[in-house]
Amino acid sequence: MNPSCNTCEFKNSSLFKNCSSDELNHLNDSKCFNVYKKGQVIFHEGNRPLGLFCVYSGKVKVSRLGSDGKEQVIRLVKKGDTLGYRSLIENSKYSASAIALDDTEACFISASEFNHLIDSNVKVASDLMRMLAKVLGDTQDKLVHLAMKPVRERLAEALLLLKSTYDDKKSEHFSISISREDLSSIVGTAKETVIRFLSEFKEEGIVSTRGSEITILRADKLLQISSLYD
Amino acid sequence: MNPSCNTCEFKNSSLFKNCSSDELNHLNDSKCFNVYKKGQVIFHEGNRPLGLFCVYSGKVKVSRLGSDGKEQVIRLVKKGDTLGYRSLIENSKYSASAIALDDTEACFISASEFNHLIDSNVKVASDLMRMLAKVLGDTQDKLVHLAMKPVRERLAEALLLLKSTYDDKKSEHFSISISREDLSSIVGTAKETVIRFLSEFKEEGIVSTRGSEITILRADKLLQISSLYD
DNA sequence: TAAAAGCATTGATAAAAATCATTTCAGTGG
DNA sequence: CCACTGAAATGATTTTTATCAATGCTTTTA
Repeated sequence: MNPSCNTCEFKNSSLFKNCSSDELNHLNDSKCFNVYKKGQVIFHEGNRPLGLFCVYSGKVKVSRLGSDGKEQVIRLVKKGDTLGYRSLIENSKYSASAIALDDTEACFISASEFNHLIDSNVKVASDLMRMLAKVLGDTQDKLVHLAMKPVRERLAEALLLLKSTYDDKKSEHFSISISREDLSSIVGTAKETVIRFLSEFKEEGIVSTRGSEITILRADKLLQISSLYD
Repeated sequence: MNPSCNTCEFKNSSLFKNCSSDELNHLNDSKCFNVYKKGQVIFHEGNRPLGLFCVYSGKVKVSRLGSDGKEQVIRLVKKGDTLGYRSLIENSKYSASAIALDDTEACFISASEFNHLIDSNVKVASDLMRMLAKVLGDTQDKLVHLAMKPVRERLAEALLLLKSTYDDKKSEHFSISISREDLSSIVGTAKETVIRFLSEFKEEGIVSTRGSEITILRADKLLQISSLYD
């Protein structure tokens, strides 16, 4: 394993797409390849960031835990995505935790290496800025929808988010194995409430389930339900 | 009026605090001073941004309107703050509207001027990046609280936010004139629900009201209610 | 493969918040 | 100063969602 930055699958799509070959080599020498089992914590709320992660494979949730034990998922991360940059930029402790939703591989890049890179390559810095702006926009969307939409619509939206994030178009229908607990933390509601609306969707032939696996049969209907067009 | 950038009250605290005297002069020559009446729209959701705003006086809400007419406030902006940079960086349409909560003055800086500045002054660019990271963190906080806290706690938090944002410590107790509609759009709930909890707070001696003016008598109690310590 | 553990599902009930209707109050203009 | 208007406040009710409790799959493992 231990992929090289210069031949990495995400060389032309990651945050580092505008790095020179030299810069990539340097990155490659200093990076540290890590493997995480499903459920494993990649970084933990309250800790100091030592660098950032570049996800190579798998799925990650970034979430925060309330005092009452409830969890809220802030962001879903897929392969090719960068993880943990916000606290690094702000130079603050992690305000959320990153937990592998599946077996995950990620390269760790130290803070000093990263800071050096954004200081020396303006393009990387401005790509990073655009990424921040985009994630901020996404988060604002989430906030507004959470405040305005009922659970049914938010669930439809969450299923579409899972699909758009993790579908690699290998089969006709998108399937994902996700616990109802995790799904409810994405939607921002109780586990049972998610299950109930999921049952409705099943009756309407929009999704099917087998254990914790959910298959989306009618993405078009979900789009309609989510009112994402407005 | 028409304040000069070189003598501006916010010269050392704004996004432009690391500009040279020359850069400030240039900014000053190209900027455009604008006055907005209370309730006036500064920019509108869906429009293309032509530049950004640097608020000189007043109060501004950044909010989004749902299809059903409900509004959600995303951010509160005070004098010295920058406004409308996210869409500019992303080069996308405004995803929210900015509306004056009070009579407001703001300087408009054109996109080309701004882009030139962040290209030529690395410090401004990195300040901007840190600002983005901070606002992203704040928005994530909002999201998590909206998902996890009941209205009573969120109202307490919103009142504290108003105080921390707009209190210039000119009197013993902080007062603000805000419609219940606006307040409910900050909290993310219905107008009547806000009024009910506000009445509770009044009975408990935490706030007092006169018309639309709310006076915070016991910020300590609000902090306790909001559970912001955890 | 059987037992156990963990998770999904369903049901009943309670709590929280939204909505609708009405009354009261504060600011405005004649 | 008084009527008028719009917003605040309160009340009654409905809707939505959370919580608690019980049952049934499925997956793990002994």
